[in-house]
Amino acid sequence: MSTRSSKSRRIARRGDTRQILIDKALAMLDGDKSFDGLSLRELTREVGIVPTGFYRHFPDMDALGLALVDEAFRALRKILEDVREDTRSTDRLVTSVVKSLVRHIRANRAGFAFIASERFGGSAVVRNAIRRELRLVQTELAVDLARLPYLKEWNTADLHMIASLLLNAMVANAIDILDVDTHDREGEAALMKRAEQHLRLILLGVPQWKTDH
Amino acid sequence: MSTRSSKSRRIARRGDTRQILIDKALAMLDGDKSFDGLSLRELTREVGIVPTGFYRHFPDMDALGLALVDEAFRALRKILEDVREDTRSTDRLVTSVVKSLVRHIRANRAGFAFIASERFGGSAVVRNAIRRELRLVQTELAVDLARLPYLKEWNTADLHMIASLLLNAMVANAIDILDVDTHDREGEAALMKRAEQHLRLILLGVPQWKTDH
DNA sequence: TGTACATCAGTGAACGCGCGTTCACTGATGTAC
DNA sequence: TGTACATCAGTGAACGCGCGTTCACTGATGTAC
Repeated sequence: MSTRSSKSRRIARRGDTRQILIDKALAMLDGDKSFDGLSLRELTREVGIVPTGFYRHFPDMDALGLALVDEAFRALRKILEDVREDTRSTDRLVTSVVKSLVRHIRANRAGFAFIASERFGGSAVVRNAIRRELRLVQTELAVDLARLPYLKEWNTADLHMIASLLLNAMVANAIDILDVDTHDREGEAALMKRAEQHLRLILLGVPQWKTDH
Repeated sequence: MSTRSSKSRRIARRGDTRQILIDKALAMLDGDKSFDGLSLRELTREVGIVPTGFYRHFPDMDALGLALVDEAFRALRKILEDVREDTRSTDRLVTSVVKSLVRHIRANRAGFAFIASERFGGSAVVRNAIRRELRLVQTELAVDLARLPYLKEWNTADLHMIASLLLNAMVANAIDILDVDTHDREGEAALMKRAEQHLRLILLGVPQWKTDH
């Protein structure tokens, strides 16, 4: 007993366990469990430390929840960065956005699943943190849109309106893609196509838009 | 003690308690609680029966969850029915859809909140039931769309595509409206306006759409 | 209409269990000199 | 490079609590005759 515990302590470098707690928690939430239903004991058991060890890294489960939000949004923001650097035509841009979306979803399943499910989840602390972050992302997207040639003349309110529509559509599609079996490439391809079509249909309406309806 | 209990038994007519359990559960889930985190004892305490009384009405919490899904979708379907009966022009239709949406949200807050949060929630049974229902609603919507004059020529795949985009957009907006303070009529009006704009923008793209991209 | 009986809906004691959190502790790792 | 010491990360016993579920029960309500 004491041998095993001293061994595991030797293996983990300082500061590692915090990240392991975050990663394991996200992995556990990717299945049939909500953050509200995840217990401290369950998590520490999985990580391989004693329940009280948790308190060395977080004051309580809410603090862990906030760390999970941070972690998850780091991945989501990378999609925006990818797209920002892409300066090709609208048509190519749409394909690029969806490809980037799928790539990041694959690389970061758990993070996206966490955002999706806890956005309306049971913990007020986590829920509010996620909403705040999503609002920030929406604003960033509106700023990016303002740079597109055929959106230069749009006012801020309209830009936010279209940003929220695009974001909502992409979040909904991301969730559906998350949900399809990992090995079902055909199903995934169908959903990617649909996501592209959604974006394209929205963008078709843009040139027709007249403000202040 | 026995007086009080026999009295409450006299007040409730046969079959009433089942509905009370459903209503109270939805009400409790409207706040800071997920279905995963709702305990049988908590619920029965609120309803005013002893924990074991629960089993007179449901075999377990999963069965209650399915009853909640049923209850919640009854309200959502009413929106579709409302809109179906509305044969006015597109422009009026959009306003009518959003008004109907807001009316039903107001009348059925808890049901909508339940669908929104448990769609990606912790209970697999509830989650799958909600997804099945949403897929049915999407199909119903696609059938309705097929009847619109300028969509007569569309193929089924494209109709489903647009139905899912419309449904996703409306669900996202409904959730945002749910979330605004009940007495904040100004905030609610702003979100209603945005929901209308979303619908309008999507419908602007429809006549430009060319299939098989 | 009255009576006998079945069914239904609620009771309350009891169980074993997993939970979050406290506490004083230990020993390995990192740092200052 | 060696030593003394602080810090850090993990331990394990203990607590009181709320949980889901079992069981045998009670008495009010509904039904058949």
